[in-house]
Formats: sequence, C-alpha cells, structure tokens
Amino acid sequence: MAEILYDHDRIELKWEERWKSDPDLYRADASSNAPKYYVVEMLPYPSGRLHMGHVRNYSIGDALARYMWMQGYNVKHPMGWDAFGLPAENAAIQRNMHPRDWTISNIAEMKRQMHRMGFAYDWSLEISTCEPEYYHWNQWFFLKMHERGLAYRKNAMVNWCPECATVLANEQVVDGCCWRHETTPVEQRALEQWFWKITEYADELLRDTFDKLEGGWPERVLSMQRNWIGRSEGSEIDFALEGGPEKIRVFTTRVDTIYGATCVILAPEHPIARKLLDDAGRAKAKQMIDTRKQTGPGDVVKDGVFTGHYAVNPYSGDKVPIWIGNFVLMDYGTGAIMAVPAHDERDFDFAKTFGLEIRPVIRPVDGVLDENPQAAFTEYGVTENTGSFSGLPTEEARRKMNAHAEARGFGKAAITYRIKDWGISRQRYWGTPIPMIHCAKCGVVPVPEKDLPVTLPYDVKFTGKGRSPLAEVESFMNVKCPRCGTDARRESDTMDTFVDSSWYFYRYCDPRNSTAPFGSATANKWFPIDQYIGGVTHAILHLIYSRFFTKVMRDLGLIANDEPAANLFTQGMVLGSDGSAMSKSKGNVVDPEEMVGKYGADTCRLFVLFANAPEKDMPWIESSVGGPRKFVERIFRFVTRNMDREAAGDAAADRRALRKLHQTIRKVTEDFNNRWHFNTSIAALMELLNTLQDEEANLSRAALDQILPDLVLLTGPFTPYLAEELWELLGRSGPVFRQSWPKCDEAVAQEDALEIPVQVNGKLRARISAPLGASQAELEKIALADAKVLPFTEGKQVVKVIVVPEKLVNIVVK
RNA sequence: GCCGGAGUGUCGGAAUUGGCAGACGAACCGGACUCAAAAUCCGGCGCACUUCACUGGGCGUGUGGGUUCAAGUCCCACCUCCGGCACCA
Repeated sequence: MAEILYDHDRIELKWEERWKSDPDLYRADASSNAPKYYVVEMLPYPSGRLHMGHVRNYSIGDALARYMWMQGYNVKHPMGWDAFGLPAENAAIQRNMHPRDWTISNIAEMKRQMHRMGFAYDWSLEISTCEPEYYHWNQWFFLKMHERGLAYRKNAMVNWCPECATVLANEQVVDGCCWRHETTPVEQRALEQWFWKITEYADELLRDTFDKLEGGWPERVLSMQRNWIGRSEGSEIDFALEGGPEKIRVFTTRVDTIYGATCVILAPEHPIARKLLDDAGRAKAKQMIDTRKQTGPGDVVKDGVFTGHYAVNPYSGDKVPIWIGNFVLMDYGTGAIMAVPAHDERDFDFAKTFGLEIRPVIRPVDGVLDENPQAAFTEYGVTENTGSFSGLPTEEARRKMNAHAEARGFGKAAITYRIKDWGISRQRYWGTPIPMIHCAKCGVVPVPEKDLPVTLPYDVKFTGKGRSPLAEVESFMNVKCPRCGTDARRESDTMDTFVDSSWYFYRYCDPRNSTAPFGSATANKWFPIDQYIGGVTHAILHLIYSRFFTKVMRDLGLIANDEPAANLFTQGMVLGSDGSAMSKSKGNVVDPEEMVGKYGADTCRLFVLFANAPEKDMPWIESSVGGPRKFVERIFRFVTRNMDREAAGDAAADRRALRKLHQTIRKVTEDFNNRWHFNTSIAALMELLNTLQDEEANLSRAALDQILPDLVLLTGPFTPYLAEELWELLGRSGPVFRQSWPKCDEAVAQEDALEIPVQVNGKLRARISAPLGASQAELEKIALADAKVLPFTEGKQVVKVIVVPEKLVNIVVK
C-alpha cells in the first residue's frame, strides 16, 4: 500500500467516537491479580473551558497511566469536578445565571474537551462535589470532627464591605478595597465561625514530611509545608498585671533575654487590651486592625499606644509599661510579647520610635556587653545582668530559666506553630451547608446523621448583599431542633471548598456508596495513591488539608494509611508569551481547543510534553509546534508506506535500525521509570525515526515487521490517536494501551564497536575505534599509537594513562 | 530577612553516576524540486581566529577562586532571576 497522508481530524474523531462508545475501556479490573497502580491528577474547577495548565497536567498523567497499563499494572485513573466555589456565585450575580446551571454546563463542556484530548479516564468513577451524593459526606465528616472535638466555634475576623453590607472572600478584596466598590475600604468584623483543629495534628504533619514523604514528594513542596507549619520552640511566661488579678501570658523564643524586657506589647485584638484601653485607645486599636488588612506585607510602619498600665516581670520583679502594637499578631503565640529592644530588631525599632528604654543583657560569646547598642544584638551569647542566671550561654540559660518558671508556676517551655486552625465557615451560597442547628434552648445542635444530607435549596436570590444568601431562604432556615423539637434555625454558612477536595480521591474508590463515604476494604486496596499529579500552586493548602483529612480518617478507623499519596509530582506552570503565568486577567492565554483544531490532540499533547521537563515552568512558544506536528506526520507516513511493501534488505542496515530501536526502547523506559523527562523520551523517538529513514531503502521485510509495531507501541502513551490508527492499519487488534510495552534486548542494542574519545591532558585530541570488550591495556595501546595523538605526546613524558572502560582514555604527559 | 529552585548557542532545551558540552526541536542561511509558492528532501548553523582549500589549534556552561588526570556536574565566596513564607516574637 502506498503512503497515506496524515489527517488529524479524520483519525482523531473516528477514535474518539469508538472510545466513547465503550464505557468499560479504561476501567480497573476488580478481579485482577496484577499489582495495582492508582494515578490521580488533581481534579479541575469547572470554570468553563480547559486551559493549557489542565492540558499539561493531564497529558503527563495520561502518558503515565497508559505506560503503566502497558507494563501490566491494574491501573485506576479517575477524573472528577471540584464544583463548588465563588466564581459560580459571581456568575450568578453578574450574568443572572444560577450557580448550579452554570457549573453543570461548564462540566459538560470541559468533559467534552477531555474526550477530544483522548484522556484515558474511567468515567464510571466520575464525581462532582456539588452533588448531594458527594457533599452528604462532607457533612458526615463535619459531624465526626464535631464528635471528636475537632470542630469548634470561635469569633474570627471576616472582610466586610460596608457598601454591599456583606462578607467578602479574600479573593474579593482588591488592594484593601471591595472588588465591586474600588474606593470602599474593607473593614474587619468579628463573626462566630467554625474551625477544624488542624493544629492538633501539626506535629504529626510536620514529622511525616520527614519520616514518610521524603523521597516521594518534591523537596520544595515539603519545605513549603514545613515553613507553613512553622514550629518554633520557646517559653510562655506570665507577667502579672499591676493592680489587678489578670496575668498577661507572653510567648518568647528568647527567655534568656527577659531581664532586658522593657515593656509588654499586646495585639490590638487582645482581650486584655480592650479592658485596659480608654475610648481613644480602643478607636486606635480598631484602626490598627482595619489598616492591617489593607497594607501589603513588608510596608507596615510600627505603631503603638501606651495603655497607661504596668506589668511585672516575674524574674526580675521590674515594673514595665503595657503597650499595644500593630506588629503583634493575635493569632500567633499568645497574642502578647515582651519587648527586648536590645536583642530583637522589631523591638529595637519600636523602642526607638516611642522612646523606650534599651537594656542590653546578652554579650557575644567572645566579646563584652555593648552598653549603648546602635542596633539589636540578636545572636546567641552569654547572659549578663540576669540575676542568678547571669554568665550562662543562651541555650543553658533558656533551659534553666524554663525550669525555674515551671517550678514557680509562672511559665513553662512551650512550642508554638505558625499554622492556625482551619476556618471552614464561608458566608456563601455555593458550598456544602454546615449541618448544624441553632436552638434558643439547646444551643448549637448537630443535624442527626440520619437526616443527612442537608441539601442546598435551589431557589435563592443573589443580591450580593446580606450576610449569606442562604440566610434569606426561610424554607431552608426554619427547622425543628432535633433535641427539643422547638422552632430553631439552621446554620446559614457553608464550608470552605477546600473541604471538598480534601478527600475526593477516596470517593473514587466507591463513588456510588450511599451509606458511607466509601468502603474501607476498597480504599485500603487502592491507597495510598501511587502517583498524585498537580500544579505546584496547591503545594500548601490543598496538600496540607488532605494530609490532615487522611490522618483524621485513619483515627476514625476508615483507612489504614497515614498519608494520602506515596508520590507527588508537581508540574510547572504554563507561561504566556510575556513570560508570566497564563491567566485571563493578563490576557495571555492560549485556548487548547484552538490548537487541537489546527494541529490535532496528538500534536498538542506532544508539544506540551516535548517543550521541556514537566516539573519546570513551560514557556509558550507556539512557533515551535511545527517540530512535533512534523514528527507525527513523518511517523504516520513512514509506517503506512512501509507496512506491507516488498523489501529485500541488507543485513547491515537491519542491524543498525534494530540496534537504534532497542536503544530507544531502553531510553524511553528509563525515562518513565526514573524521572518523566518526556522531552528526552520524545527526542529519542525522533532520533529513532531519523535513523529509520536513513536506513529505509535497505531494510528487509523481516526487520520492518519487528520495527513498525514496536515503533507504534512506543508512541502510544504520548500520541494515543496516532498509535491506535497505525495499530489498526498494521492489522493488529485490541487497544494499544492494553499491549505489552516493548522490551529492550540488550544484545541487539549493543554497539558493534566502541568509539572512544582520547584526551591528552584532559583535552580531546582523537577518537579511536576499538573492538567491543577491549581490555584497558589494549585501549591504551591503540590510543598511544593514534596518528592524531602522537603530535601531542612526542618529546614528552607520558606520566600516566587513565582508561575508563568503554568511556574514555586520557593520556597525561609532562 | 529566612527557606527552596534555577542560570548552558538566536530560542526551548540535552548531557541521568565527575568522563566527547550543545542531543532533539525551533528560528535562520544555502541548495534541490516548482512557472511560482507552500509542503517535502539535502546541507550549514556556539564565539573569535587560521588556511586558496582539506584543515588546524584557541576560547566557551552567571562571576571569581579551588579540588581533580578530567568540572556544566563537586567545594568555597559572590551576582542575577523565579517561587514560597514574612514585624511569626
């Protein structure tokens, strides 16, 4: 048969239809004895259309899934929708579309695009987090958290736009102002909200980044998580309020400097501050709280107010003034600090601004105390003027002073974390209703499990005003108290959408279960995830919340694993032509569907994988799409014109072609097994095709019959449409991804002779040819006798000759 | 400020364990085919020299040092860029 011209639409649309018509095609085999392989790509938010970041993420996962199938694994490869979220509500306000309708039509559109890309998902496992069948179990987890004391209520600040009279999400605050009222500064208001005690697991979350995830997760993700958890060891010390029963507890990492404390500073939100301040001071505190939200990090000017009250240093007995300061944070440590200007830069700054005393108490280990410091000395040293603890090195002083505080009952050694409990309440409509009821008699009462799910009402007005759209829906809000049966009101807040994505990959194991989130047996079979793949933007929040969830689920006895994913791969961002991340607001997005229309899905996938290594940010240079496109065409034409032609052949050409084939199999296999640098795998396939075309005229029928099927199989994970079409043209049956991955025959891959570079004093001077398996002595002899080497050794003394077998000869002369 | 990552041709990148720097592709230049163009095929393509030419050696992986027979790769110091955290006590 003659060469066939490549037509991407004809081939891809044909196979898309066939694949779609077989719902079992990519289903994992429940009765299989093959080892399991669970690969999950982070589920998308259905924003409307696929973007290039999705295409990159899913092309990587799809190549891997197909490869693992071909390696004989029982592969589970699901997809779903992270369907709750703010943009749906914005769409409702801005274009008068119901969030649910908007979301569902987006899902349909994106699913259509995924089919067009040829991704191998088992759609029977599809989940959508906005369906009651799914969020039912968010509510169930909420009840379990509540039972275990992991869910609690407390006052927390929310962003409030006085113009809209509504709560704003952080994303809706732009430069400290409301997104819809660009000149209206956002205020901070305290609201009772639900929190989950992730801090209870802070220590384990931190420890397991070392013990369980190192090696399987990227170092930078682990480091970001450790940073986020932010464990810090220090002391909590009580300063007694002069003339009152209260104590002010401060946290410090440098209790050894406490004799240098010249004031105590409270966060403006601190409850004691409210009592100590007069009206003017309270107004000032309120102003500090609001301004803090509006100024970006880094450019805060220190501000403070003296309360007019004093506290007593429990070590020295000194009386120190109590201030409030805008740089002291309520939600870190105890919300109060002791200021030691001589040994802390921030305190030094504060002291200079407000004229506070600077009292040095630490000298350098090999120096003297600087009585009049011009800057804070923050290093470790030796204590001075520190009562009975004077003359001690920092670490010893801390130990002894902690013990002293504990013995006297005014303090102790303490650990503080930067990570805060997870505030999950959102004053939004499009999310999971929090299954709680407020009863005037009984207080806060959980919805009984049997009454779950609490479903989201459809008929809601989106005015963009008020506390939460749900709070206005009387039929939803009015309920009988499950405990006393009197009239009560439902909680009108919904859950943070990060709750939905914290456990979705467990639901894939048992997506239609209506009596439990999933069955433990099936989860234990598939977990931990063998490979989780997603954007590095989720390195902290999603990945820490889902680790927290896994630990809670384990403690509930639902699962046996401690971590959700044994291996994590974070692909880089896709950058627009201007070098910054592709985003709608920057206007530098490239629509994948346009590319698919022009070049086909195979070329699009190949382009994305070939551009660079997948963990790196990918610069978008569309002009280079020609390479991958030509490669697809060349393979197609090469196979079709050689698939059944007569060929006499030449043994030497056959040998060279088969050698290159097997070297390529080895290379591509290694890339899959070790590092997923698909750019080099694809380069190797291009080299193979170059060699095959060089040898084409002299290849025998027998060699072609070995080469063509293997060539097609090797392209399977990257260009599934092309591979499937060629597989069929070759007269083979069964989908490509169910075939065995080609094996490298080392004997065939072996070169006939070695070509070895020869250096003199480390500089390349010649290449010699040597028989395979030549001894070191032989190589040395050939190298020394080489005509190109001789001019560099003549008249000189050969000091030594280094022979690296099969690699290189280096002659050292003097 | 702290933590992490990265700097290689005109561009994306390759060199996986210290052993031939620039694979593969893009762009560009030249040639063949064509009335012409596209497509395709063939050749060239780090820098500055040298030779009529074949060639020949020199320099070259952010900068400066070092280790080594041998350094893009290891060590020390520094510069730049990217990402995260950031008055975190």
